[in-house]
Amino acid sequence: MTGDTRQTIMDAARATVQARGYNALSFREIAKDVGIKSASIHYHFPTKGDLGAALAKRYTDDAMAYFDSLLDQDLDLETRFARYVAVFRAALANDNRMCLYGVMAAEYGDLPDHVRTEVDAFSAANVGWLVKALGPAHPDLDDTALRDRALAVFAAIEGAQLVARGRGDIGVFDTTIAAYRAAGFMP
Amino acid sequence: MTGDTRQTIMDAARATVQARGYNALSFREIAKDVGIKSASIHYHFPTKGDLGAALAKRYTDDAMAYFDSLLDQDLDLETRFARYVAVFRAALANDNRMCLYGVMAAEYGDLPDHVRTEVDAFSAANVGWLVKALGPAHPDLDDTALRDRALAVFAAIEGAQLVARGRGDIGVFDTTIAAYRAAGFMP
DNA sequence: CCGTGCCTACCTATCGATAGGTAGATAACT
DNA sequence: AGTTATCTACCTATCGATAGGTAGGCACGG
Repeated sequence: MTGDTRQTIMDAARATVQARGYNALSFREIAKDVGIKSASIHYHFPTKGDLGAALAKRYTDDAMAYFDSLLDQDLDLETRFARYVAVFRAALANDNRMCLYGVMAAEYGDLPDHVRTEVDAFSAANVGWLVKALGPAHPDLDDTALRDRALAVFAAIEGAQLVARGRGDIGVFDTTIAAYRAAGFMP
Repeated sequence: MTGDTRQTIMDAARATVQARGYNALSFREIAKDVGIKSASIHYHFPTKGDLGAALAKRYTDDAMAYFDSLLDQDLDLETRFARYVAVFRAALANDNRMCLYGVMAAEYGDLPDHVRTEVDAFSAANVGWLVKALGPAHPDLDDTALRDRALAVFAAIEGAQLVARGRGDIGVFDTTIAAYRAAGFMP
């Protein structure tokens, strides 16, 4: 069962960060959730920063594995994009939680350096993916314009999530995404 | 000098929240910034929640006073909208800080109820303003569609801010807003 | 097949720092 | 004298982190 506890710790930590932020994350609370003592968490993650960075990295890796699978499948643009958006929607559906990235970006000023690096990596990976996913639909845009567009789409989705959370209403996310689409800004 | 300290406390608190979040806000740190003792803050704001709520309310009031003045002035749509966006940009320009609303929305799960109420009020006020500001340019949209559009524009701006902050690069905000405009999503 | 040594994965107990909050004295102004 | 605004001094709760210990498993030489 080795490696199991480490993953369980990360599961609990991720849930807390998504619900209440990195600053609200405490070793004692994780310990209670996992069923071990807080000191034991330091065995797996020497510092809180190490835990945060590992959390963000696994989050990015998992998301990108799924997103890349969407590129491999033979899907039309709309379906592929809808599944991408659904990932961000799912966080809200899970008890008004937010994407780990969004939470950490908001708390950026309080993050240790190596956590920041992993946070940056998530947005870069998403923009890279969106360039690939949206590219074929925008033959009119050059590389730079396409990249800017991808960044803007990512930002708009994060914003929809942020505002929906601030209202505690997932319907706000849906109507916002729908409004983006109605304006022709997204597929 | 009455009322002065109260405002000074709020100024310091706002700066900290915008930089590092509501959870990172501590009475001792505010006290040091202001030049009084932490106990004295409780005289003006009995609890941290009271301070947070007052902070959010003043933030909304100040912003709306300025935004409404933009409606009173005889400005064309683009100029008015550009000045609106500039307010959100200014937070980033001020040492990579974020709009108070964005930070608090991200920490929603940890906010006392009366703080949440004030956070909700900010987004509602902004959507209301955007409906008025964008309305004339969208005679094609009915009331509901216009409201959804206003909400989406607000969310997109907040998202641009969030992502720019996560990169620690105000240029990301500018290119994102430019991409929104290039896509015809904003004036 | 048995002991020695090392490793993993936890434990208890405690550290200093800091959190929000309170009681009561004090000084100044009205 | 009463109100306002601030102070000193303290409380309890919790934070991340560390020290030191231990039970169980695996590897290896004799």
